[in-house]
Amino acid sequence: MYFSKLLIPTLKESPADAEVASHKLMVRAGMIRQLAAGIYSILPLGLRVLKKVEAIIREEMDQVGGQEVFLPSIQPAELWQESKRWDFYGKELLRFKDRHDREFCYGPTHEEVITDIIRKDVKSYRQLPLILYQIQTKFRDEVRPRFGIMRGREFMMKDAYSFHTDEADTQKTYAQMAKAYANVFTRCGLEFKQVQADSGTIGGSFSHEFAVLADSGEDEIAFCEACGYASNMELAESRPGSASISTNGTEDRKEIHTPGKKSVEEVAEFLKLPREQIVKTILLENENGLVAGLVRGDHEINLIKMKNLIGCEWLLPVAEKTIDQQLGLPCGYIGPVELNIPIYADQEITALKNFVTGANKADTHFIGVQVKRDLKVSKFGDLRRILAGDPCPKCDEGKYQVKRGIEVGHIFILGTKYSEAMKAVYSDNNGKESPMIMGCYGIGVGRTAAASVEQNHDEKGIVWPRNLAPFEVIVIPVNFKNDDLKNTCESIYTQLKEMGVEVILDDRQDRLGGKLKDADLIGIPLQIIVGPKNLEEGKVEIKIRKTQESQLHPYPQIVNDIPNILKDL
RNA sequence: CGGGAUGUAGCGCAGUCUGGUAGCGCACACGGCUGGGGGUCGUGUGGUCGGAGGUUCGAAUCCUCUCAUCCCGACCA
Repeated sequence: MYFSKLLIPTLKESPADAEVASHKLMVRAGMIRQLAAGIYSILPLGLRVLKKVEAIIREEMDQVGGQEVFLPSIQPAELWQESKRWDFYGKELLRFKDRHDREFCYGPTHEEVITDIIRKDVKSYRQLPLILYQIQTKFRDEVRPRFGIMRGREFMMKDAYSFHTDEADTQKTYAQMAKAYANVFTRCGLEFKQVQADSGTIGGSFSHEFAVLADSGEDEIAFCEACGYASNMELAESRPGSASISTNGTEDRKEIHTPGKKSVEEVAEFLKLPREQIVKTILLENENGLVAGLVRGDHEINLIKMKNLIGCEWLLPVAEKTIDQQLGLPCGYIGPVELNIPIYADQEITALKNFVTGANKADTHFIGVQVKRDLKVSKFGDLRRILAGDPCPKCDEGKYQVKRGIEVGHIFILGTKYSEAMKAVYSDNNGKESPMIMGCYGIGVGRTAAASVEQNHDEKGIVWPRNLAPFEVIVIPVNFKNDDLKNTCESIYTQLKEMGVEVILDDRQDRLGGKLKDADLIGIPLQIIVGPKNLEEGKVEIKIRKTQESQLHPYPQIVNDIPNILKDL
């Protein structure tokens, strides 16, 4: 391609509304343009990158036996009502009516559609297992989209679904998918971790995320370097201490006046006690009403863990106003003693003796509280957020590290959640019908590209790994008016093209400086700079984008070596 | 959905406090001098100042409403 013929509107300045590197750089490099909040147009250079990601995904999906399909983006409400997600999915599901007043949504994901296809056309165990995938535009009406195509409302996603007769076969495919995902992200030049994750609104029993490590990531990843255990912070297990339900303590429970001391810090300081001697009581609400969560004063509660411990549909903090006004409980002095709602407590509480809690009375706390004697706990469990430096729950040597990550892929074992709700059943060799067991597997295509930019950029611009680069080589004449240079460049360009190298020729009339700035900005791995002085000596300059290393090589011999040089990029 | 901010030329911004009929840099078009790391001189094009209403002789500027976008939080494969 000739640079002057392509729409590559590069910018010198970053757009004012861009915050993270990938967003700024992809806009500056003329790859994306915003149309509305979280909705982006992909320009030619950007599309070339996305197509590279897609091609890698297709190869890896086909490798594990995936079959590509293309499902509708607009889906009828009835399907979503069948799976119960029409009510459950909330405002993120973009809904609208057609001219006949029938309700539809723009698909945020495709479990319903794919399950509908399979239930109609697959009846026998002989037809299973099946893996189907598609690469398609999704729409999720997120409250707050941000960071360019990293977290758009409309975005390109690869979603795959597998159908099985038994759990073991599902596990096998799940493991193969995990390997395929690792291959995809490795080929995209990303440093990532496969982490244990919560399954969220998709549902199901078992899931892992693929997280690209980057400071701009929105997820927190906890991992142990010693044994390799890695988890989303949402789920990261804490290692139980020397937990044993404390016997009746040595002290009696006593009220104590703590005027104006609400936070754990304030109470600890006031009573001259360590924070771990205080128990925090957090009020929460779920579909069955109010519940309380207890954690040690130096710990933070983890709502996902708590939701999973209770086994409820949803769990949200109760607003301070509601606590004060509707419950008549004084915020800051709430405690578990004689609190008549279900109480769930972190396992660490069981080891405490003579601790402090709120007394459900303004300006008052209890001291000398004992678990066994004073509390009615519905269930103990792992409820706290882990902290960096905490001991690893899986091995004896390791300690947790916490880093930020971008979730580029997520795999789930769904079980029979959708097949039961939507009656996707098969007959086994005895003619008996059972619901199929399902798995689902997603990759954010645009997000993967953006994550790659987050990991591969410098102050000059993007540094694409070769496998994602929109072009592998850019040929830059110092001056395109000079016929000699022009002919040489065109000859290099043509030869490389014939060798199967993806090459672009910067035929613009601009000065050299501008062309080099653009080449660095858009991140093409290899630059060939052709100038009159070097050419007189039979040489051209080869510059590596990543290292900025530049070397003179004999021309025309060097042209045949380009594929070799590219191998290392 | 709570808190904060911003909307002026394609992009980045000044002007708003103190009302007087719109400006800078880049980009773009044409021409000159240039030509190895965003060069230089000149001449141009382009804006109903996010929108609606109001106050005023007069509104980018003051008031009211509204829309959009961004940030923090909550939420979220």
